[in-house]
Amino acid sequence: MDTRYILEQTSVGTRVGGADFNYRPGRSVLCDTRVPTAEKNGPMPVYTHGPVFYKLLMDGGSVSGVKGEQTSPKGNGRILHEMEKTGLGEQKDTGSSGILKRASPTHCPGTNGQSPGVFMHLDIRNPGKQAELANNFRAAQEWIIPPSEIQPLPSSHIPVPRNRKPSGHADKEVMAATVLTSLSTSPLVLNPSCAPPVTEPGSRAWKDVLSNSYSSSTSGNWSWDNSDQSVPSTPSPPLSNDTNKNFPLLTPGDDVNEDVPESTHFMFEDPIPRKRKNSMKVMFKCLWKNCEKVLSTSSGIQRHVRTVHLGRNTDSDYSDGEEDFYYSEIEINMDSLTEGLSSLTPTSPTTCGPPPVFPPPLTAVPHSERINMNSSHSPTPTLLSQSAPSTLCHIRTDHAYQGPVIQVRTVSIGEKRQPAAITHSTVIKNHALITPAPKSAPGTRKPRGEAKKCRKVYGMEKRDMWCTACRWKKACQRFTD
DNA sequence: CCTGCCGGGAG
DNA sequence: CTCCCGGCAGG
Repeated sequence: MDTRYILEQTSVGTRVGGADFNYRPGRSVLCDTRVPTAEKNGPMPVYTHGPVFYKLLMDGGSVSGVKGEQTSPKGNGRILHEMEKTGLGEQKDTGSSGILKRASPTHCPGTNGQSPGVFMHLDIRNPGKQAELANNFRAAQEWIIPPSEIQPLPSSHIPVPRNRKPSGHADKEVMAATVLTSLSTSPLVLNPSCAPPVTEPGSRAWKDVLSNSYSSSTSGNWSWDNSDQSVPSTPSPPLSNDTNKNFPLLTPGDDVNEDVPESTHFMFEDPIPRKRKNSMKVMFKCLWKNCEKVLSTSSGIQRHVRTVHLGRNTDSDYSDGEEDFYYSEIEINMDSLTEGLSSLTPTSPTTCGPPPVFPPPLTAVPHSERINMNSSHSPTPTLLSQSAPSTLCHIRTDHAYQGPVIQVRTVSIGEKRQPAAITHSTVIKNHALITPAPKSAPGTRKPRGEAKKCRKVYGMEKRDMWCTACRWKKACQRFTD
């Protein structure tokens, strides 16, 4: 369980994703893993420009943390303790954060100033500061994201990795198709919510959505994500329909029932990453609104479009090429597919059912990662459509853990946070962030304080002079340790 | 044993 | 919530 672990987890997702996304390795994911955690506030873009954000995040909690630690006499748990008692949740992580802070400069080139450095200081635990820094963040965002990638749409907040592999043949086709269709009065245009972006409608949209869901998985920023996703302007493939409120792009696929195993596979697969060849199978998916037909041959899909949607003669094989605009290639990772089938568990992925199935903390993130990375190729909505709902649930579950996260009980007073290498502190922090508030393990009692308590000081005969806590046989409030 | 106080019950 | 107390655990 260390940074390496996360990286590995990351690579899982990448692999599973079929690499088509080209979310090259951990980097982006890695940062994503934590980004969200920090994104408690508002619609802050989640940047997958990996290293940067990741580090920023690490810094995130440090600011106040440093203070806390520095002001408190080393070894004296008192301050921390009292902070804890006063309920300054945001300070609780201070200890480790401070460590992080100190370590971060090493990993964050050019962070001292503003720009990236700025939102490196975003403190999740300090909403105020967050807000204050939001602007800087936005400024920084331009610094990081080339203007060319900044789009006005909400979904544009989710960056697409620059190094993304140029979309394949299918995407070009789709792009062309999109352009053309947008010029005509094609069904694609008729539905405003379907108006695809100029580039790679399916791919982009899905990436966006997935990024969203992914990031949210860790950020717990669901309010934003949801709203974002439900925004009509969110690019989506034509097949989206209104019934998908939470996940506009996720339509219950009925044609491709591999969905189920697929998602299951992603959800339950062994997190240990193993390199494997992808055996991708090209399928052809109908892009017509509300149609999710997926066929294995282009001729088949053409015929489908021609006959079903264009109302052409069924018998005639004549094609004027218009069908091409209404379907696109998708690649399906047969490996994952088959694996998913074989590892299919009784648990239906569509059921939000048993979130507990996931060992909550450390595997939670990877799960969502996988889901994210999974979006192997551009328009594979149906592939994911069914996994998505569970993703939602799952993510929510994660989120649930994040609630306590912030209030994670600090290490007991006695424990001193070890100044450690950044990786180590990261681990600690992550753990703290992801692990549900450790209910003070049974048997671990607060070490008995040295100070004399009311009982001892005043004696039984002056019980009325005791503090109430003492009277109630609770931890003395007057003579705290 | 004494002491501190957690966990839980009663009102 | 307040108030109380059984009972555990450290000393």
